[in-house]
Amino acid sequence: MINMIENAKKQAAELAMGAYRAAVADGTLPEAEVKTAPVEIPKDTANGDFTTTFALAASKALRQAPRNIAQALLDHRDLTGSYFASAEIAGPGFLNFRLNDSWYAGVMEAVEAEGAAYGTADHLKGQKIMVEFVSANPTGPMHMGNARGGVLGDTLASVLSACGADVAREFYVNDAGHQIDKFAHSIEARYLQIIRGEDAVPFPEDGYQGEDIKDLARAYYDQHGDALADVPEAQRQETLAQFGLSVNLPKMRSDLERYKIHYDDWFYESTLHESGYVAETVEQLTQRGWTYEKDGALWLRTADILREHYRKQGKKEADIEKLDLKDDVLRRANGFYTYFAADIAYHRNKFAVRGFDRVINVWGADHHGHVARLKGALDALGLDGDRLDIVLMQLVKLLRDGEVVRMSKRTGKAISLSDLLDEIPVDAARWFFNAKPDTQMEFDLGLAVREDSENPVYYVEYAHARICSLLRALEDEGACVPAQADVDISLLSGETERTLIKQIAQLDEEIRLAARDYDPSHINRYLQELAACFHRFYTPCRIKGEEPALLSARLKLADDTRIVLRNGLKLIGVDAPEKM
RNA sequence: GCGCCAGUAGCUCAGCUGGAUAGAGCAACUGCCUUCUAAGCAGUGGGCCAGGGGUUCGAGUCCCUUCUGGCGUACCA
Repeated sequence: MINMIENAKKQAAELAMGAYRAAVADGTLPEAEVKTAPVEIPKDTANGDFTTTFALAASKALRQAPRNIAQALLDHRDLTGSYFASAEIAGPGFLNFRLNDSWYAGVMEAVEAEGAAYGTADHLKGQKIMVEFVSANPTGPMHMGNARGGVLGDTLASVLSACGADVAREFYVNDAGHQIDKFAHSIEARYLQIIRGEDAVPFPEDGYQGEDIKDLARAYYDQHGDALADVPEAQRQETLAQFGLSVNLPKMRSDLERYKIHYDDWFYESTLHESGYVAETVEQLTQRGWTYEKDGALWLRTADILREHYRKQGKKEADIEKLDLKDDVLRRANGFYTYFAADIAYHRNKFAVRGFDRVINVWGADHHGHVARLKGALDALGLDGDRLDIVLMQLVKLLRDGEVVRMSKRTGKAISLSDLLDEIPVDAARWFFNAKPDTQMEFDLGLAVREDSENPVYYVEYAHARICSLLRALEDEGACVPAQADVDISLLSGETERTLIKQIAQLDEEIRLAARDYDPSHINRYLQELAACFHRFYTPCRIKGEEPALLSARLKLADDTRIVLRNGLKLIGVDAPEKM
């Protein structure tokens, strides 16, 4: 909650504006429409800790050279009682501020006061947000794309939660529709092959080829023998499909738990069909005039909906025509609803029934064609489609010894999520997959299996373990972490200490950015940098054996770092080991 | 064809929505442990930010355009 970066930025902006008003008051600068002073953190600390580009930005409005304006601000500044020790002009007209001890002490006080909650914020307070992710087909094992989506969704949820939102994690179980039929047919064929012989029963051409299907058929046969050999086909398929799901879903759940992912809800697609909610949703669309019948099927006027949408966005009519928009089938000629119809109903449920303010779905990039249509359908229902955000995640390219490994389920040779976790530590997988969603990722199994210092996760974990080890060693000598009130902050005025404290102060900002961009990899980079700052501090700055006051101050800083490392690692679901 | 995403060091990527000399990690080389974990630290080299135009005090970042790669354009999910 305490955000010292924000506090300092705000103060720098106020100081600049105050100086500007004072300069106007005595006629040094002309009066003009000037909003606020933009404050940034310079890349190079040689340019101060904070800087304002006020003079550059206001140059035009004030009709003066930026450096003159900056000079006037400098002449009218008043830093007393602020977080800043000094201000100076540099470059084309930057006004650079340098922090004083009170700010650094403030950061450490915040860590002490907030502990495990340090880094959290409340700017999303009151918002009810759902993150739906993985939602893999329950017809087979989860693949590498699910591995990536799982980490992404889970971390995203954590990050949004840290911003104060009321977050729910959801898995959508596609236990209805075409792929379940295919699933049923596939198990049925394997089952009958066991009873009648492999050559006596043809396997469906588009069936699931994987070994897992054979295993399901075998498992059913082992438990129930040929009980289903002579029952009607529909009943046999239904029974086998349900059996398959009853095996696969708990397996998915346990694989995900092993991956440290816990859902608040597992939502079954079948419930939407059974309750008539899909039919009702389609009926609503019809009543609103968005559907028509053709060739025995019921169609949604997707093209019209999107055309309208793009017009509102101000897209050019010619460009809209080029889009080649097509309508979608909601109900097939055979009377069954399409996946799209169910998906519309599902999302209507999220907003209209369960009252989420915002819904985030993590999808594979191969579904991107679906995004605009689903949002459009929600608009057509009178629900605001813009409250639905789709995070499109580029698929993972799996490599082994530099060779591309096909991930197709149909070959039965794909590396599944549980295979992956058998090969590499969960923490390494979580760290690795917590990457920016919209870039393609190459996952080299040979490299990922390696458990050495090349892996950045160990670098960060090592920093944490190192601090814990230090704390233990000092505890044995009777030295314990002091209260911040007893720390002499002036003893921490070296470059490495100050850089470390500034990095500690940065956590809330990184969480905010991760939540804003839907890019949790901000946290990885942050932690890596924080660990680096700590190692750079720790190497030259001895703690054990120093004068009591110095030992105490450095020990406190190390302990603060430990807390922040732990908080950050928790967000991405990686352990903070006390020993390595 | 049309659409979505990407193109920054040899490789993997940052670059805080327009700011100062474009940064990390890996890989390569050189130093640093009788004292708190060397899974660490310090240092060296490496760039037409895919190309071309534009917008302005100022562009890797915004606009237009060309090129390259991935994905999509189903009565599949």
